[in-house]
Amino acid sequence: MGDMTTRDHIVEAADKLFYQQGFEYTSFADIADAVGISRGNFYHHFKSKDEILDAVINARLANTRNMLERWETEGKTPADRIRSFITILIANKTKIKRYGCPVGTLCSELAKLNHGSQAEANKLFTLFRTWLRRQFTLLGRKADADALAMHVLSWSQGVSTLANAFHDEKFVKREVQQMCDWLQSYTKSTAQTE
Amino acid sequence: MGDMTTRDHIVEAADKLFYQQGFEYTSFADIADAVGISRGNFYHHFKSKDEILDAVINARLANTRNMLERWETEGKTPADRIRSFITILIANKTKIKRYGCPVGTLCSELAKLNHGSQAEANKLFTLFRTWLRRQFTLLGRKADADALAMHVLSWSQGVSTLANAFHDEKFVKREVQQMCDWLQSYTKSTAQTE
DNA sequence: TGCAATATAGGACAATCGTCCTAGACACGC
DNA sequence: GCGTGTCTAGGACGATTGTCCTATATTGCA
Repeated sequence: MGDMTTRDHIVEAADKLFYQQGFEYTSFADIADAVGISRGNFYHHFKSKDEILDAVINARLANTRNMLERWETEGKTPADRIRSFITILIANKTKIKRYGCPVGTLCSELAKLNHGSQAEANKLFTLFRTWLRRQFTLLGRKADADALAMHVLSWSQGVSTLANAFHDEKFVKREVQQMCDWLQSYTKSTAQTE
Repeated sequence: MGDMTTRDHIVEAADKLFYQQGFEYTSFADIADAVGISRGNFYHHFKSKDEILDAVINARLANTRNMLERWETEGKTPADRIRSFITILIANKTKIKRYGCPVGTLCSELAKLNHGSQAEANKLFTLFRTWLRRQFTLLGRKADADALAMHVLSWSQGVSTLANAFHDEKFVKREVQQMCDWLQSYTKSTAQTE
């Protein structure tokens, strides 16, 4: 932690604030206060606010890739790995209840702003999508692997949105259980067609 | 249409803009331009931006109540009525692809802003939730009616979020079909326990 | 017709936004 | 030790924000 550059600190603080308050609502002053530097110092590291956003997205992309690689090596079976994805809803339930899903809410906001970095942010979704698709392929579901990946992805998005609105932890646990049951049914009948 | 008051025009334009651009990103000047009146005229009808937001939410609540009542009378069976809910994803697919779900994106944004009208906006979700719950109760699912209502609600939210991110119409159609199939399975085995 | 209430326009307001500029502070190679 | 980049601070900038004030139109009732 001690060897982090000022730039790293800015990206870290911006990442957190963009998640908690949204991109548009977060000002330079907010980030500067969080890092403890002057506003003027910003423009030595980043030429514009959009540039900070891109840096934040890239940082998230890198973190996500690392996480997916970790799941890849830690999970013995494809089903185990998909379960790793499903249970982040439990691991991050407190934050999700308060701020929603970091990926979903960012992409939704940028879509409304019609922001130029929409495509970059959507890569976060694509990262999960292709990773999940591979897991389902390994499960023997080559034909509909992408559809199943999108299904799990959208399932978790819906749970995040409603968890955020209703602040209901029991709902999250119940849905996660259903998702695991649903996954189990695909594990045991890997050869059947849809 | 001709007998609409200026206040109605403001609410209508604000409703549209809040949906398309988000609440925070929409300024008074945007709404004034859309309606064709001066900015100063606003404060005769609304004392603050938050007051316009409340008016927009109330208008949406009223419209939603009307829609649900219409579905209630038009649908012969509870399953038919739930299908009315599911297929708004198809009816509004173009808007959803561009701007997401009006309810979900508003609630998410207000949660990030920690806005005072969060609870009011969440009533939109509750409206659908209680209506769906009643339909599932009529389907003979008294014990888990609320869980099923939340499940359908979150399912549609997830589809909206990903449809917005990926602009994929085939995905929407596929998921809607799945939702209808899922509903059908509950229609045919109404007496079975969970 | 005349008066009161409502509706509208236009601008002033302080604050904040993202951006940019300049002047010191610091580090490092020659 | 001096000079050259890099880093940081602080403030100025024009634009825009939400809000408010005042003056003018318009309406509706007596």
